[in-house]
Amino acid sequence: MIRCIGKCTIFAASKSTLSRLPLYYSHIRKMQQQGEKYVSAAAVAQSLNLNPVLVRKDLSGVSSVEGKPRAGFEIDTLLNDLSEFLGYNKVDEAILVGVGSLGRLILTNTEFSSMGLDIAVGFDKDPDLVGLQIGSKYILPMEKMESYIKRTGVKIGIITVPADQAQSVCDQMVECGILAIWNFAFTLLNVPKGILVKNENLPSSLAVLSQQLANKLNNIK
Amino acid sequence: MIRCIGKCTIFAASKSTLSRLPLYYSHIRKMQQQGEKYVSAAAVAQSLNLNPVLVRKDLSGVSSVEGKPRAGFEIDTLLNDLSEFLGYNKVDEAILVGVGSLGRLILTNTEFSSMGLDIAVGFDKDPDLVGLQIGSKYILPMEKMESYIKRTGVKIGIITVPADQAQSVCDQMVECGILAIWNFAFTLLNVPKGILVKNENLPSSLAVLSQQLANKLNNIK
DNA sequence: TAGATTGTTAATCGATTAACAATC
DNA sequence: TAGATTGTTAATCGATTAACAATC
Repeated sequence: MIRCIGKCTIFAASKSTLSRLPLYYSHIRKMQQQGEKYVSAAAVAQSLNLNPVLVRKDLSGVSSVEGKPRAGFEIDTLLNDLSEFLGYNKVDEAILVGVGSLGRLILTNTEFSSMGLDIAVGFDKDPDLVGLQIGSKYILPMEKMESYIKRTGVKIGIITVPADQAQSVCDQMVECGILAIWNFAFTLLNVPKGILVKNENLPSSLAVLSQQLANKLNNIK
Repeated sequence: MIRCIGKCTIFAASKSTLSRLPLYYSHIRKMQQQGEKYVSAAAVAQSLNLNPVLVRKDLSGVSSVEGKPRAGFEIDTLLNDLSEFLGYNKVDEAILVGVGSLGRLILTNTEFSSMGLDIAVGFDKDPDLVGLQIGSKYILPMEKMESYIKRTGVKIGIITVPADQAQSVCDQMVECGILAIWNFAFTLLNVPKGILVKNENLPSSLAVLSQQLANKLNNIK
């Protein structure tokens, strides 16, 4: 349960908890749409193939009210708490740099906005792309990035350029005041202390998966 | 160092180690191309912003020879060991289901093949897509998936369909003998014990990033 | 040699799981 | 009531970090 001192929420979810919350949200949302009124941590755990204690702990962390033994949590309240906790209610602005195929995919994905992320605009150095509208988003030239960030105070930058350009884009972003970077380029970024980076890293994922498969096939494990 | 009993390698890398290895590989590869002959774990750690002990441990795990104090590891040998360990040398086949924009992106990405993953063919239920060639890959109708998997013995399936269709595609795959699933749909999959699943989950990543940013802005942390 | 770098053993940290009393 | 479900405390597990002797 969230405990409040003044207006400050003090439940600090771990990274791993945090990455499960959106899954709970979308699952419980589905139940709501099916007309359910209550949901138990146990049921969620079973549907999502997770340890029940884990789910219980996660949910009790974000819920504003205690769950009722034997019934569980009221879905409407719980969804509210989840979306509040995840910041789905208040919208963060972001910019995206690198309007290649991945960049376009992200720019045009409408689901991010329901998760509180509004990608305001894309930047690209290719003059052929500049001025185009992709989805409903305009593509601006790289030269305008600095003034854009400074004018709007946007804090989140998404990098979808090729790996060899990622560091330089990152440096520019940081220079202009971006505080959090979502990096889709396959390279680790060097950032000053205090700048947040979240890497999306397909080669790493693939390595884990294919190694596990190899082990399995070899019966090592 | 890899120790061998008969022909069986017994270093079992943890998931977290495994997901760092591709980063080491690509970084050290870059050094090789710049003409370097030796690399130290310490140097890699510094470039990638990682703890030196961690890198040392990871590298000593995969390297076939011991690193030389004061010099480090011979780059050519180390890269060989890394790519051997990661299975970049031997190619795994995979199929992909769901040829939307993300599916296309993955189908046409040429980098996977250098990482030992060959996406042989795509499947889609949309008759307009069937028969097309995207990149160099053919799109087949869903009905042919079963016979394709059984004929070729392919073991890896990539799911890029919308969330609400993912479970059913997954079930079909498992039914036909797929053992490892790379899931890009935003939903957790229920699979029988023993089937491997690796989820790519953007909403989860976003949740982590934006929460961290919020904490930062609130000076909670 | 002196110092950088290695590999390993022990300590720490964080997250998951197990155990259990409390409650509707 | 009996039993499912809750929240919490303690035990376990796994990964990272610290400490240190060995080596070129």
